[in-house]
Amino acid sequence: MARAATTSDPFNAVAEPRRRDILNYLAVQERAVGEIVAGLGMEQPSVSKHLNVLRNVGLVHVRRNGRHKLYRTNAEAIKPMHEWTKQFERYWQHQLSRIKERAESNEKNKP
Amino acid sequence: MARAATTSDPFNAVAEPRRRDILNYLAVQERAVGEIVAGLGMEQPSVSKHLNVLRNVGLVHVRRNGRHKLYRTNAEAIKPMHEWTKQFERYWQHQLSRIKERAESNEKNKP
DNA sequence: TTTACATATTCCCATATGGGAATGTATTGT
DNA sequence: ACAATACATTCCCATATGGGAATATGTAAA
Repeated sequence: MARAATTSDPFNAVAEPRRRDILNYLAVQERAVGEIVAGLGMEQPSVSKHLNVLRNVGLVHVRRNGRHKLYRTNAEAIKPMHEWTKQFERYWQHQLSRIKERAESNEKNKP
Repeated sequence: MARAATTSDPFNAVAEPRRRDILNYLAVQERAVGEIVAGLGMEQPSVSKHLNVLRNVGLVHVRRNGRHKLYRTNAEAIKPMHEWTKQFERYWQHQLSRIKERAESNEKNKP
């Protein structure tokens, strides 16, 4: 095998830079596929494929409008990742305070 | 090609579930490879490979101690991912408030 | 219904991965 | 120096991906 299917794991879906670009682009407002293609300068089939992956993991929602399909980022689906990274917040704060202490200590020992 | 090398992208490195497990495990305190193997029930070569990936993107630090190598999560390196997901916070808050409004509206219109 | 437009899907291919097994390397103890 | 311990690396292989090109599908306009 080779890693959990990108289709079932949000972390994996977001591992692709282009998909993060798309999520950023669609967070502000819904957009048609063609707008994404033009806005991000990607090939249409490529955009459709990425959108398909994002939709499968629930990172985007779609609705049809005439012959256009409007996609939009589903922020809710990003929350779990935010929570996961948040777990480490206390640790980098520790590291920062340690760095700060060292800086202050150096300040006091100035010649 | 096929996606940005896991070696150069933290998002990609973290896309692997086992590596997230390792990061969680090493966040609390540094551990020797053998401890990770025993603690997470993985094969030793597998652990070494994952640690190698994590080290390449700066997600873990290592230091030698006799014939052991002690690894530790570098929380700082997770911060960028936290920041990225945080961008969407305002959006899911909007969604929540909309859901709340709808719920309250339904409450008022109760038969 | 015929045509044009907007997306989605399929094919083909190069490549990045991860796991398992076996092997190599470094460091300490006797 | 030799054996033992703790990791790291290499080989081989099945498989997931992503991009490009071509094609299929769906929907609205003429």
